Amino acid sequence: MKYADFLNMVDDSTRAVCRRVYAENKDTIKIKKEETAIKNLEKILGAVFDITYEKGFQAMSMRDLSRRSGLSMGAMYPYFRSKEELLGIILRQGRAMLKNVFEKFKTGSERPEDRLEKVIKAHIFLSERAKPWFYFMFMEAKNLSAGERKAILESEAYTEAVIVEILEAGERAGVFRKRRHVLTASIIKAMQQEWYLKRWKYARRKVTVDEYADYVINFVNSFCLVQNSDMEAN
Amino acid sequence: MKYADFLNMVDDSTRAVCRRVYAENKDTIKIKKEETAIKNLEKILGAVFDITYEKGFQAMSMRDLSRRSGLSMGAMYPYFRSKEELLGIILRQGRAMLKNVFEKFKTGSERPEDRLEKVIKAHIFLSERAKPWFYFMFMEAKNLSAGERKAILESEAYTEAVIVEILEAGERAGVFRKRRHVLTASIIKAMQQEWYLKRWKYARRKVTVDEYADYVINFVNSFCLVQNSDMEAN
DNA sequence: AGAAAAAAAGCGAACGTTCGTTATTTTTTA
DNA sequence: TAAAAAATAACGAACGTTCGCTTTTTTTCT
Repeated sequence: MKYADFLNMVDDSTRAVCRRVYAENKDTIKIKKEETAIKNLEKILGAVFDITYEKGFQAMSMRDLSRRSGLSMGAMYPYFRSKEELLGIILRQGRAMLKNVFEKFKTGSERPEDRLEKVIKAHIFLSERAKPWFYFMFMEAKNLSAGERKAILESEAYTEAVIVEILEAGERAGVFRKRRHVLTASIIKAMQQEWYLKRWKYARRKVTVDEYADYVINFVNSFCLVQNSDMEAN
Repeated sequence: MKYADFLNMVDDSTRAVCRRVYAENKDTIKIKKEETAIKNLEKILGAVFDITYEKGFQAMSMRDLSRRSGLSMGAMYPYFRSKEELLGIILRQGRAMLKNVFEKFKTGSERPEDRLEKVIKAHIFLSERAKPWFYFMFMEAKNLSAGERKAILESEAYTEAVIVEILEAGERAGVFRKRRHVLTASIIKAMQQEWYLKRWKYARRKVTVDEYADYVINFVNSFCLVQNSDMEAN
């Protein structure tokens, strides 16, 4: 699977995402005209990501956001009741995006090693596609209340659990080595996160997301796949 | 190398670190009595790490810090001129700690694979020993001015460059495979960071730092070491 | 089709609160 | 007793949010 293939499989344009934000926050968003609301949500979210990438959510003031989005202070508040609620909306939407894509890619009846590759790559590609969302979710989760933070942790645990399940199935099928799969899954998660947490590094090195994803798969397979020498020893 | 061995090699008790902070910030710290200053620095830094772990540096108020450290508002300011300077002191000291340990462990004339293991483990063990520092450095670097942020990026680039150098030397010696060593170094960095960024996960699973470090080495060696099957093909 | 009225969207000043910091006073230490 | 350390109150600035007013858009009426 290449990034271009992935892009053909998911509907995740910024507009589509904002449409979903609008649909799912009807009780919060006080704007009647859907197209106006969506256009302004794009401005707001874009500005949030720009500012927070540079200085973080807490350091971002509503005046910063107003200036950057081009909406006045009063024009923003029909979209969310408070700065804190804005945070919640973004994080919930980000999580839903990740979950939807993951659900789409985690199933399939092909071989374990292909499933593993597909799941790892889907995450990397989605994080490429929605970089600001992923970066924001990682760096700003600490601003949540304890209850909502728990949901974030569960989200990470869930994606790791799927990888563990694939590794276990592959071990039973004789494809993957016996390892501490829970640790392997965590390390894979770290490899995936490296891509979107260190965007500047890969941009500077002119490494494409396909190159990175293939490299990660190669790395993981070296460790996980049963080698010929293993089989010969048996 | 085990974590216990590592601990015997570095002087990094909290007191020793605070003594270095005091020594290196003589023009900022207005307290004459060294032992008093060091004791209070321990309180301040401990409180900073507690609070920022939970809510981040920007969300931490000086009143939070005062309450948590047990020092009054006025009693804190002889230690730093402003909140921003406090940030700078911590990040600089953290960087110096990392650099000192790294310098101690990166040299040696043993085989490339042993050097690689030593360097990777030293970083993981130091991050275990000084978890709050590492977590803080990662999460709060964005609060720095552009110039200081550059120093952080250079610090990460430097440690990766050492790993690249080891991998290249190992390749020349026929020990390591030909790979994109720059990407390998970055992925190793991600594995190291996983340990201290996700402290809750490993604590919950009762994974020791020695177990984690060995697992990472095994993972990396699977990918990097020339295998028997490679040599037989040649 | 155009005007007027109503609804929706947007603006910006002001509110009450909290912030980082300082100056002065008080307390502790030697 | 003097110096050092600590405490406290207050300052000016900035914050998140609200509210009344203004502008724009849509609907209704002729």
